[in-house]
Amino acid sequence: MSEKNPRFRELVEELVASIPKGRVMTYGQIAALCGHPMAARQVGGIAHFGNPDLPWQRVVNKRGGLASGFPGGREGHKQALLDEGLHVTNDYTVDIEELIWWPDR
DNA sequence: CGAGTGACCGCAA
DNA sequence: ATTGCGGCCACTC
Repeated sequence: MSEKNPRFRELVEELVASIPKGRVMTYGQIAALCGHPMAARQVGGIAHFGNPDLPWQRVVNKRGGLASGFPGGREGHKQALLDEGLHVTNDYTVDIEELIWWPDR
Protein backbone atom coordinates (compact mmCIF):
# COMPACT_ATOMS: atom_id res chain seq x y z
CA MET A 1 0.00 0.00 0.00
CA SER A 2 1.04 2.67 0.74
CA GLU A 3 2.04 5.19 -1.55
CA LYS A 4 5.36 4.32 -2.62
CA ASN A 5 7.44 7.14 -3.52
CA PRO A 6 6.84 6.85 -7.19
CA ARG A 7 10.31 6.53 -8.66
CA PHE A 8 10.90 7.80 -12.08
CA ARG A 9 11.61 4.22 -13.05
CA GLU A 10 8.31 2.87 -11.77
CA LEU A 11 6.38 5.70 -13.32
CA VAL A 12 8.02 5.39 -16.70
CA GLU A 13 7.49 1.64 -16.77
CA GLU A 14 3.88 2.20 -15.81
CA LEU A 15 3.31 4.53 -18.73
CA VAL A 16 5.13 2.32 -21.20
CA ALA A 17 3.12 -0.68 -20.06
CA SER A 18 -0.07 1.31 -20.61
CA ILE A 19 0.71 2.19 -24.20
CA PRO A 20 -1.95 0.58 -26.42
CA LYS A 21 -0.89 -1.61 -29.30
CA GLY A 22 -0.43 0.28 -32.50
CA ARG A 23 0.62 3.49 -30.79
CA VAL A 24 3.98 5.03 -29.91
CA MET A 25 5.24 7.56 -27.38
CA THR A 26 8.31 9.74 -27.36
CA TYR A 27 10.90 9.79 -24.60
CA GLY A 28 10.38 13.47 -23.98
CA GLN A 29 6.65 12.93 -23.80
CA ILE A 30 6.90 10.17 -21.22
CA ALA A 31 9.31 12.27 -19.21
CA ALA A 32 6.93 15.21 -19.40
CA LEU A 33 4.04 13.06 -18.20
CA CYS A 34 6.20 11.99 -15.30
CA GLY A 35 6.60 15.62 -14.43
CA HIS A 36 10.05 16.12 -15.90
CA PRO A 37 10.00 17.27 -19.51
CA MET A 38 13.78 17.34 -19.63
CA ALA A 39 14.43 13.89 -18.27
CA ALA A 40 14.04 12.15 -21.59
CA ARG A 41 17.60 10.86 -21.24
CA GLN A 42 16.76 9.09 -18.08
CA VAL A 43 13.78 7.43 -19.74
CA GLY A 44 16.09 5.84 -22.27
CA GLY A 45 18.46 4.72 -19.52
CA ILE A 46 15.59 3.08 -17.65
CA ALA A 47 14.45 1.42 -20.83
CA HIS A 48 17.74 -0.38 -21.24
CA PHE A 49 17.78 -1.49 -17.63
CA GLY A 50 14.03 -1.77 -17.04
CA ASN A 51 11.69 -4.70 -17.28
CA PRO A 52 12.24 -6.40 -20.67
CA ASP A 53 8.60 -7.46 -20.65
CA LEU A 54 7.50 -3.91 -21.27
CA PRO A 55 6.81 -2.76 -24.83
CA TRP A 56 9.82 -0.47 -25.10
CA GLN A 57 9.52 -0.98 -28.80
CA ARG A 58 6.59 1.43 -28.73
CA VAL A 59 8.88 4.06 -27.29
CA VAL A 60 10.62 6.16 -29.93
CA ASN A 61 12.38 9.48 -30.05
CA LYS A 62 10.68 12.71 -31.09
CA ARG A 63 11.58 12.22 -34.71
CA GLY A 64 9.76 8.90 -34.66
CA GLY A 65 13.13 7.16 -35.08
CA LEU A 66 13.90 3.85 -33.43
CA ALA A 67 16.44 3.48 -30.63
CA SER A 68 19.85 1.91 -30.90
CA GLY A 69 20.26 -0.09 -27.71
CA PHE A 70 17.35 -2.33 -28.55
CA PRO A 71 18.19 -6.06 -28.72
CA GLY A 72 19.00 -6.65 -32.35
CA GLY A 73 19.58 -2.98 -33.02
CA ARG A 74 17.21 -0.95 -35.15
CA GLU A 75 16.55 -4.07 -37.18
CA GLY A 76 15.02 -5.85 -34.21
CA HIS A 77 13.21 -2.71 -33.17
CA LYS A 78 11.80 -2.27 -36.64
CA GLN A 79 10.70 -5.88 -36.80
CA ALA A 80 9.07 -5.56 -33.38
CA LEU A 81 7.08 -2.54 -34.50
CA LEU A 82 6.12 -4.21 -37.76
CA ASP A 83 4.93 -7.13 -35.69
CA GLU A 84 2.75 -4.72 -33.76
CA GLY A 85 1.14 -3.68 -37.00
CA LEU A 86 2.89 -0.32 -37.19
CA HIS A 87 4.24 1.16 -40.36
CA VAL A 88 7.99 1.61 -40.30
CA THR A 89 9.91 3.31 -43.10
CA ASN A 90 13.19 2.11 -44.54
CA ASP A 91 14.82 4.82 -42.48
CA TYR A 92 13.74 3.11 -39.28
CA THR A 93 11.18 5.81 -38.58
CA VAL A 94 7.47 5.60 -37.84
CA ASP A 95 4.80 8.10 -38.71
CA ILE A 96 4.96 9.80 -35.36
CA GLU A 97 2.27 12.25 -36.37
CA GLU A 98 -0.11 9.39 -36.94
CA LEU A 99 0.92 6.87 -34.32
CA ILE A 100 1.83 9.09 -31.38
CA TRP A 101 -0.50 8.45 -28.48
CA TRP A 102 -1.48 10.59 -25.52
CA PRO A 103 -2.91 9.21 -22.27
CA ASP A 104 -5.36 12.07 -22.33
CA ARG A 105 -6.95 10.77 -25.46
C1' DC B 1 29.05 12.68 -0.48
C1' DG B 2 31.08 13.12 -5.46
C1' DA B 3 31.56 11.87 -10.18
C1' DG B 4 30.11 9.41 -14.35
C1' DT B 5 26.83 7.66 -17.45
C1' DG B 6 22.85 7.48 -20.73
C1' DA B 7 17.82 3.66 -26.07
C1' DC B 8 17.43 12.22 -25.47
C1' DC B 9 16.31 17.17 -26.98
C1' DG B 10 17.25 21.60 -28.85
C1' DC B 11 19.94 25.01 -30.92
C1' DA B 12 24.01 27.04 -33.57
C1' DA B 13 27.45 27.23 -37.29
C1' DA C 1 20.84 19.67 -45.44
C1' DT C 2 24.39 17.89 -42.03
C1' DT C 3 27.48 18.06 -38.01
C1' DG C 4 28.83 19.41 -33.30
C1' DC C 5 28.05 20.99 -28.69
C1' DG C 6 25.67 21.71 -24.24
C1' DG C 7 22.06 20.86 -20.86
C1' DC C 8 18.94 18.65 -18.14
C1' DC C 9 17.29 14.64 -15.05
C1' DA C 10 17.63 10.32 -12.52
C1' DC C 11 20.26 6.14 -11.51
C1' DT C 12 24.75 3.58 -10.51
C1' DC C 13 29.50 2.94 -8.67
